[in-house]
Amino acid sequence: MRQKLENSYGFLFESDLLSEIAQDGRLITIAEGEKMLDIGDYIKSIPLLISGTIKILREDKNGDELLLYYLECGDTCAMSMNHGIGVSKSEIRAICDSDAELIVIPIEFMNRWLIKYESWRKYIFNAYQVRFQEMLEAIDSLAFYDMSARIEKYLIEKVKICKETILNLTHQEIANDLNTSRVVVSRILKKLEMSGAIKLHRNKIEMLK
Amino acid sequence: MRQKLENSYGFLFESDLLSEIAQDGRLITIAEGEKMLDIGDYIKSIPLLISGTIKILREDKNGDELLLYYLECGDTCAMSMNHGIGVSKSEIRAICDSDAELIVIPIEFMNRWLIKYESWRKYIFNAYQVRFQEMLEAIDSLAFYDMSARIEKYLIEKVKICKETILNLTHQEIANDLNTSRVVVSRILKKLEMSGAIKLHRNKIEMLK
DNA sequence: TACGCTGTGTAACATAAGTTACTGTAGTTC
DNA sequence: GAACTACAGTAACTTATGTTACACAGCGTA
Repeated sequence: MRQKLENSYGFLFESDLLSEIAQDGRLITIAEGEKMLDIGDYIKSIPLLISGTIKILREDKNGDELLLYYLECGDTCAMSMNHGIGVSKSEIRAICDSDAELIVIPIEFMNRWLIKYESWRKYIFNAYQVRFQEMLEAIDSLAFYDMSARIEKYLIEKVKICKETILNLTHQEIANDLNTSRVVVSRILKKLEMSGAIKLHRNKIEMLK
Repeated sequence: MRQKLENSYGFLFESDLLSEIAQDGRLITIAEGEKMLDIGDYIKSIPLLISGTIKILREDKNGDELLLYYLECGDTCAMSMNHGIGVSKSEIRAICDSDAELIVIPIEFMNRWLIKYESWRKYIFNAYQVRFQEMLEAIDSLAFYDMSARIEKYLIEKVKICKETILNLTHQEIANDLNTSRVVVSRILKKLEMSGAIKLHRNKIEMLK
């Protein structure tokens, strides 16, 4: 665990803090598709992602979902950071998108380390900034882009996350993440294929440019 | 200034911190309609709102706007809280919605007070949580609500902010805040009037229930 | 009073997106 | 190979929203 921590966070945290994390944190692995946190769950720990990706989703009362953003190595969950005394309830759902390893730290260390370690303060505030930025991008997409642009953005993001240009995705999955219908996604993807941006296969989308 | 600070923040901060704020902060007043911060501006200070309301807006490259949320007495701007060394650029626009008074604090105190004062840490983290929550609500509106529901929500929010049931609003202003067109707003407001929820006047909307 | 400006009402139309329904096809299982 | 299932393609239609155009009303001012 110490080694993995060094690899992912060694350049971020001073060595005393790394030792504390190694001592008080717990390394866990999560399989693709597993639900890590649901809306309404109590948040009792802070995750530090070591490998894999986590999808952060929002859901409305009818069960419709919307992808907000992904977490990757080096990221943590901003919703977990309400450090105060009170445990707080999650407003989002976190689903493992590809097998992941992460270190979970009981929430009570949050405040202690904020006082003690400059690097922890920097890390936590930076995490807030990054999440904030991603929320703004989600809002931009919804408010200012049409569905075609949203799908293109989604695919580009996915390439970045997967580090592959052939994406293993069904039209239905895209529809779920963007809160639209499969037919709409198929229609728009077909147009993108016509324009030469992508090539469609069964269960796969090949990005061409 | 010390008195105003006491009234609005006395129950939040310990007295040493209140003294520091009184010493290093500057009380300023802003008139309705004045722009406080624009997209791309450098953020060099933290505002603590004493009175009045501030609108926080997002804009896209075509100049289309969207209202994100309001700031009121006791609030601060989450975007200002990127405390690190680097000055950061604003992602949002802040416009004074009703004459406001606020205390501005140079950004360098941010970090110092985080170490020194438990109440400051609590306040800042709480501010992040509240802003996060409001961003999620903005996303919910865009992703899951139709325009009619968005307008109703907008009006209800406005009543809460203005503390009046007769709102001084033109249809065009609503359209701007929701990034839609005046005609659409007029059409939906007329339906709401038919349903008995509101009564329309020139430059005014009367909320009935 | 006449003029002009801003705000509102409304019709008619255009477009984007959601819905329903049906087809075909690749891959899996028996 | 037959049967089944999930996935994708597409047409036809509905609905929500955006656009254009124009009429008229309220209100201030020349």
